[in-house]
Amino acid sequence: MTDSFFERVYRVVRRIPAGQVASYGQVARILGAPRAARTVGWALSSLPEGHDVPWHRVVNSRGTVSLDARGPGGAIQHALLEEEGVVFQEGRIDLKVYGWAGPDLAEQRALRGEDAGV
DNA sequence: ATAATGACTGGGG
DNA sequence: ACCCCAGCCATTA
Repeated sequence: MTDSFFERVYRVVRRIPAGQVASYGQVARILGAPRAARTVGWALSSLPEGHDVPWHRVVNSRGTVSLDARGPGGAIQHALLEEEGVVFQEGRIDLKVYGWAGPDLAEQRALRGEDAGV
């Protein structure tokens, strides 16, 4: 299906502005599935080639990179975020400062795939 | 349909 | 504040 849960995850992540971050749980929550944080992470691990999803803007609830920080993935994510102006302190991001506020209500409905009652 | 997987999360020690 | 444990969920084999 072209509108799988994964697709919806990508749609939400694409809304995260540069310089800000969201947690896996937050994305899941926006999609109406507050307990599907792990699935969100899995969706990002399954990103197809040539995508335009800013996956690096998604971190865990502690404000740290979930990918092995010493591995290539973690280093890349860390670098991409800093390029956008996100500051790391002791290896973690202050979500109060860089945390994405999230889409407004109307947009949330759209992201969940609900119609505005056409 | 059952079982296993994975870039999570919150609570307890 | 940090580490560990058990629960949760969509997708795949």
